[in-house]
Amino acid sequence: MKDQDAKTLSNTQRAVRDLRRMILSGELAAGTDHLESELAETLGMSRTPIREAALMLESKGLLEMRPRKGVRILPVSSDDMREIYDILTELESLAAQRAAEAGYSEDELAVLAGSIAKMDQAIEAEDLEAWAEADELFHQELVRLGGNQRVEAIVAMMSDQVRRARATTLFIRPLPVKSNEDHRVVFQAISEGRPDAARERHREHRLQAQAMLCGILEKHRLNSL
Amino acid sequence: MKDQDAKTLSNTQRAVRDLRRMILSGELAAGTDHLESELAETLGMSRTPIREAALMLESKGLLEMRPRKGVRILPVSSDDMREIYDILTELESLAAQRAAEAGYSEDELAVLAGSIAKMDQAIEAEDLEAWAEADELFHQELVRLGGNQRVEAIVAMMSDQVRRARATTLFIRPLPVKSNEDHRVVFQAISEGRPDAARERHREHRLQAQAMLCGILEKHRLNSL
DNA sequence: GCATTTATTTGCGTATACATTAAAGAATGC
DNA sequence: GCATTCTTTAATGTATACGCAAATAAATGC
Repeated sequence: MKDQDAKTLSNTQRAVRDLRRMILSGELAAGTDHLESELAETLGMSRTPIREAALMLESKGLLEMRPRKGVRILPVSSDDMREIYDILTELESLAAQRAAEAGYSEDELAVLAGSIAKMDQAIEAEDLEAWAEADELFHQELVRLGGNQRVEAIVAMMSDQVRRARATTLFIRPLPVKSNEDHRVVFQAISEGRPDAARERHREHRLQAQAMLCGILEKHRLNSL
Repeated sequence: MKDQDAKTLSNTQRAVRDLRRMILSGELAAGTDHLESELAETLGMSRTPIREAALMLESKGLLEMRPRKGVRILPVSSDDMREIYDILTELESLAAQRAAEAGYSEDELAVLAGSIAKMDQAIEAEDLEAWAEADELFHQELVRLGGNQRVEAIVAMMSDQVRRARATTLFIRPLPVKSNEDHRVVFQAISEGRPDAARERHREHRLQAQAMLCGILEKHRLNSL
């Protein structure tokens, strides 16, 4: 909505949103430098909100501010992806466990179930973009159900970085059929209230995903996305 | 050093450091509000670097910027501590596992061993402050040995918040004798290269620490530190 | 020609000014 | 006396100005 855009959001918030979008879409490519004044002109505002936005994105790990060199969009190496997946594995597994402990009703698990259904449809239609979107929803919702807001925040942060790598690997990787089975198993464990199973199944799922993704990255020498 | 202070550090960096120090020391008490202009005057600089510093500390979870209400120093509830400890448990256990896998030499483990020795001495002397400091060193070094920089960053962030709670509970809790035994066991597992043991022992250690700390907080109705 | 020093440019860090707008206080009507 | 509207205050969000230091270009000496 343009209302939200101009009225309720401050320029700083707009800058955060727009810069993030431009980074994730690749419009601001990894490894490139951009002067504060350029960005300011591009987004039609002064340097002040740009600097504030950049500061926030810096602490989220998306860019780096280097005096006189401009704002540098951080590349994500395959080593970075290893680090990130290690963290996602631990924190999402915890979330899965907690979600199972919470004993959610069928209604409360509707979004999670829905995301699995969407993934199935996407595979059926071989629509990888749709699959990736639904997969992201699954993980996001899983973490939400885990009930730890800090975990949610951290995972969201890491997901921003994963997204770029995923965009590149999506069409190289095998069709994520196995992945869907994993999700279903995790879902089962959660809805039946089996914390340990939920935790362990999700953990295995993530470890496999990591091995697959990092394997591809290294094989194709994709060392900075 | 005053040299570093005025020369090499920017005002923004000074503000980050000083505000953080003031928050952790309690000089800026949890739950209190402070106008940007007040803080600016206190630290002898203009609002600009204060705002930038506040933005960074906000993303680290130490404070919150609320329009027209000023900067609010975030209190840490016992629920917050639960969340934080859940994360620390997972990420530190991972670090312990990885450290054990890495097969570090005795030299490389010297700092870790040293921190344990310091804790023993501190208990001997019943110097709780010294114990807390050494304990923090142990956990910090453990995470460093884990070799995941993002884990390091997250744990450091969380530790900032734990520190405040610890300051209050330090003199209520039982003498941390058990805690020292735990550390030694974890250290053994790491130096002998037993990843699974390192992971599990550390995990148990953290779970107990969490139960103890949150128990105290709730018992004493310390709901915002 | 190359190295070294000196100008010059330029981007950043920070102070400051100002418009905006939420909140607090005063005033008015009932 | 209470609610409502108007006024005033004051804190923020943002633009702008400017000094300083770093990087680049120019100039000088060899």
